[in-house]
Amino acid sequence: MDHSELADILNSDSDHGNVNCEASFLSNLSDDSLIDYVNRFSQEHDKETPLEPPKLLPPKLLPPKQQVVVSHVAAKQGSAAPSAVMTRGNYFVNKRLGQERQDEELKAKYGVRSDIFKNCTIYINGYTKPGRLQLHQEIILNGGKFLHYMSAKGNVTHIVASNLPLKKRLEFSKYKVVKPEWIVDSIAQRSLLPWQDYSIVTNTDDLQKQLPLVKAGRNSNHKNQITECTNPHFLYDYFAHSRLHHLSTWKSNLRAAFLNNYREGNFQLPTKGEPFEAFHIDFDCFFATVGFLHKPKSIVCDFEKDPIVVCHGSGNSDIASCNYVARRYGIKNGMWVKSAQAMLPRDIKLFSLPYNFEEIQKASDIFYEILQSMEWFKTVIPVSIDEAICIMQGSEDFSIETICQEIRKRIFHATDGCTVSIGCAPSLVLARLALKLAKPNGYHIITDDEIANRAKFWQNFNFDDLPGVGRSTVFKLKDYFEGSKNLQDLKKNPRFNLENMKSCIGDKIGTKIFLNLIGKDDDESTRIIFETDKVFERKSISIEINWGIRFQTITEIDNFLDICCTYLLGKMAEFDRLTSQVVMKIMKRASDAPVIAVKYMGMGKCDSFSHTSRLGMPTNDPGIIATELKSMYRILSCPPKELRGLSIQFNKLISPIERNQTVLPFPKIKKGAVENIPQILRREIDNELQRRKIDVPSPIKKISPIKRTRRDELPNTFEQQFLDELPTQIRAEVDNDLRISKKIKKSKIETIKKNIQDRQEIDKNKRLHFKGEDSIFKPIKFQGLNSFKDICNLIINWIIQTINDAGPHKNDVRLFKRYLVKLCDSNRTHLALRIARIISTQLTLSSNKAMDDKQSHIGVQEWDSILINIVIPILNRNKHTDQTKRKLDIEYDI
DNA sequence: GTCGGCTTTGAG
DNA sequence: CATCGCTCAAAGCCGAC
Repeated sequence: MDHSELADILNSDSDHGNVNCEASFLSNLSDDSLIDYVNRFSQEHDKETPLEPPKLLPPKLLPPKQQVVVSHVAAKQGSAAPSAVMTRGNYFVNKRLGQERQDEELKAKYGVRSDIFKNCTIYINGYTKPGRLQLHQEIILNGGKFLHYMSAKGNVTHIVASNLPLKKRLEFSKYKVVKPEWIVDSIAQRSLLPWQDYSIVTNTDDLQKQLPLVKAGRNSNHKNQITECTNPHFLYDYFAHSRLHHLSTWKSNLRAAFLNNYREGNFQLPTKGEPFEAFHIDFDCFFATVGFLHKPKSIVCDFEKDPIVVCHGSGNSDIASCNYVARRYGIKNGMWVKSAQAMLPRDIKLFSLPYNFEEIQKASDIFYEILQSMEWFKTVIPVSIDEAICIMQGSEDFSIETICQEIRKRIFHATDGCTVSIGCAPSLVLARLALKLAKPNGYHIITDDEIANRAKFWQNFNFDDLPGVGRSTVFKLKDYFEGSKNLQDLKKNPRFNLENMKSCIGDKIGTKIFLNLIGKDDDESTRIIFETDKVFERKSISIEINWGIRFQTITEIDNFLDICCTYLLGKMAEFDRLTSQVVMKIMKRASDAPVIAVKYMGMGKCDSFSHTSRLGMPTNDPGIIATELKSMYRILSCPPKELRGLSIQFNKLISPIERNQTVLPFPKIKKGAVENIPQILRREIDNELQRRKIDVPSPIKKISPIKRTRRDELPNTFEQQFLDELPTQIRAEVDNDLRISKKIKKSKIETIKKNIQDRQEIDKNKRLHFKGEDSIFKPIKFQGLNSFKDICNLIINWIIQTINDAGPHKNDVRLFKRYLVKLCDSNRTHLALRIARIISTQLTLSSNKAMDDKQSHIGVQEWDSILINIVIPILNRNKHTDQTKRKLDIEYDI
């Protein structure tokens, strides 16, 4: 807690009318900062910390933009841009000559300055400071070579990175990975400096510690034993085996690569408004094919004759992918192995293959390399590891058919046997449907727009073949358009029209599907073609673990939260972003679910709870975020043993530069904020606001008792509000169900009743969760008070009354100590922490006054001693994990 | 009616 | 021997003003 600013203000001693210091402090603030400052008081008030000035951002100067870079970009655009002149022909010429020619142009334009990097081939990973463009230029102009893709990483001599995510550290461990300063300094000193001095990896032991390797984490005695979630290696071990984690990471990497490539200026997005041909290309049962091509020798099976699946286990293991033989028996991806086996005749054996993520990635690299090398495509939009959409505009020398054959042939050979299928059409939706018809191992071209209206075509498809239509939407559609089995039925249904579609499944998706059914894309879908850069921009970062979560104590969970936090911060650093909103969602074992889940280490049936927290200011501080997460977990109040899943999201991402440029959060004065300002400061702030003509909203007449979701919500008020809210919630849902039921036939009423019952059941469970015997949430009384807020007020008054006197009474202190111990023992350390803050603040206030009075009261020393000798030991005694401890140390400056 | 937060949905 | 049920974004819903 930084009290120095506060001290500055208070030293002016407003009681004596000397307002100079305060006035100058306030008058130095920008409008936004002043408003923020005022609003803080309403926040602080709720937090029972009456005085704490906001942390103001230092007025950082933005680094001046490099003249060279600006002109470089301008030059590039100038030479390539005027799109009116740009023809298809020279676009491809530009693309073919590619970067090398651009580099030559660059040299010609600015002249080679030196040959410092003569023997260097340099690759830049992720976001760097200075930026990629600038580094690129400096490398080229100083005699080096620049690599755009790591696919050719065999040739790389150096990798430049500012932040290297843990995973990449391992991947790059054999390379010379340096900080960008190496380049900057080398140029400044006109010679190639030793890279070791700029190595991003400072210490290999350190690396090992930071990067829990899969092998290291495993219990080496038993090859297949899983790492338990209390093991610090659990997260990485788990992710190393999770197909869904791989899918997500691959996807985000592909998007990032696309953006990098695009921002380098290597290609342009297709022209909006012009017709296009979409090639939707997808591997056939990718995981299964790759698994088969690289299968262990011990497994002997025939891909064309035997049903084959890729999975981890035998019984309740998910099938990641199955070949087409298996599909003929009705086996589907995502099914459990057990049920797949049940679909086979007795004499047919199901073959299980292990995952091979490495080979999958290799095949995908080849896939994208081939597609990107094909000059007839304007863009290659990555959809996932095994799926891409290529866009062609204008006419080509080759027929679409020839192109399809060429793609399929080349990928098949380059991957030693992986087949892709291709769907071609002048719209995304038709390309997707064509792909379905093409599978497996084929291609299908829709040339004639008329086909969109031909009955036979639409008969081939189920509702969920349409993009954006899943389980839930299918259910709604089947319900509304009774009797419709395929898309043709739907189109022919007498109730089929735009209005009905909208009211059945919602405005957006309704309109989208209505358009799709005449073969057209909606605007939102085509954004991925024409505004790919915006669509691919990252808006959140999150982590989710819903498998293997079995904790005993809250401390174990705290440790796990630290690991998750570190993981997310690494990801945030990779994208050079700060977060100002954190969301935690937990999965808690449903009260009627067995303690041991059906699926080994699975989550089983769960109730979910979530909590959102505003951090007030964008940050990437591990202390702040980790503490917040632990606090949030306690607010969600799930007994550690009942936890089955955890998810953490960082929202409202901004870049550190943006933070300094844009307005601070809370740009308006909130209602009631001014009322919360302590009298001691009120007058000055009022004056300052008036001087600047900033509006102050009138006080709130009545405070709504319903639903507050602020971070400073206290557990017991939260609980109360939750319970208060229940009846209205149920009522609203019943109303809603009744409203829907008017639309639906009477036979559905039973289902609806069932739904209401289910929801009431969930609500009952939630009620039990907060009130039940297991709840870690029973209020702890202090001096007969239940509410933490009241207790805080009591404590504040107690301090104020005793601090300028002889200090508190011994007996009171004993009771107080007992209360704090109880709080900490019942996993409510965060509440004790708040009380500690109260004491700390009061002490600061008093000691400042005392300094002015030139006398010191015994009470101040007494309270100081209570804080240091009683409160902090109680806080620390409750085993804190490293990050929280650090936070505490910072808070108390001890 | 618009805004913003929270939940649901779908994708691979 | 189990088994690795992620992660992102859009749209809907609901309450506050």
